[in-house]
Amino acid sequence: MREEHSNWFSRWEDELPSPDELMPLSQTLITPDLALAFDIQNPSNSSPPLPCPSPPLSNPLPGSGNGIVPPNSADFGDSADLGSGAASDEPARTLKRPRLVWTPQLHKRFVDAVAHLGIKNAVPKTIMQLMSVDGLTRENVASHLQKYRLYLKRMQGLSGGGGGGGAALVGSSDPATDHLFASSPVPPHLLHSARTSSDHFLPYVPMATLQQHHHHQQQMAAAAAVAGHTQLQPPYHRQVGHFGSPPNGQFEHPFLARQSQPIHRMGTPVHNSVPNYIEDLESANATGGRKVLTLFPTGDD
DNA sequence: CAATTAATAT
DNA sequence: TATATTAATT
Repeated sequence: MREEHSNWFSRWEDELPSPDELMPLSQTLITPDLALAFDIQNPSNSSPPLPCPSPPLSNPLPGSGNGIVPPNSADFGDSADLGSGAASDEPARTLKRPRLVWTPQLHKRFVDAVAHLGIKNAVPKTIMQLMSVDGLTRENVASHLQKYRLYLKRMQGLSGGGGGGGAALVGSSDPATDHLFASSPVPPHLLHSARTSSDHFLPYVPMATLQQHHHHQQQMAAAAAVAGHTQLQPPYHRQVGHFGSPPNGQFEHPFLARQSQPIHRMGTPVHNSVPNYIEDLESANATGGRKVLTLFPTGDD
């Protein structure tokens, strides 16, 4: 049992993927014209974000060894038709994004964002913005949030206050959902109801009124990566050589996520040191042929 | 319009 | 199965 509950917040940043964990791959998966269509540019961006809440979080990113790397220089000169022919045809419209795979890392990010926002501000749009993960849509977050809330409810009912590890308890847990959710500690604040008035000090200043604007570009970035196919299984790549993830004998195709963030700075302009997030596309599983978009290396905590 | 939720679809 | 999508409601 761990008791790190007392100050999980001092660790949360530590647990963020370090730069060396991420793979700075840059690969052009998209055809030039397609890229232009989506306004996809080279990842020269720095790392935006994740505004830190009030507590002075230091940022000891252990990024010492940066070893891995690079970019495969090998460009596959477009293996040509990436698709059954459609890639460079129609606009981003009607393109279907692959299903998002919620890896433990990605979920961690999600939980951290929710935790730092507080129950009151943890709504899909805000969470999505805080996560700053390219390719993530509000709907992705909303869908996941719905499930996550159900998970929390179940836990509140069964956990007698110990809340130690926050692991899944036997009984009425759905093995399916619990497995993912259990991989990341549940911050105490998320448990139990939210206070309407005096909440504990969870001093995150709400960002100024959010404006709604159309965003299509970012979604398209991911979509573009898989450039419209409906039934083909384009050769994508999975990077990581981590253990735990069985090496797929499949072809892979790394794609660097773009982190453009159209949103303005939020209330607290603290230092930012969030590493870039990588988008990883993974080929369909043998179970069908579904295309899946994975943002993040699949490793577990 | 955004959020929430239940139901449904893939 | 896990996630997406839809519809009804706030």
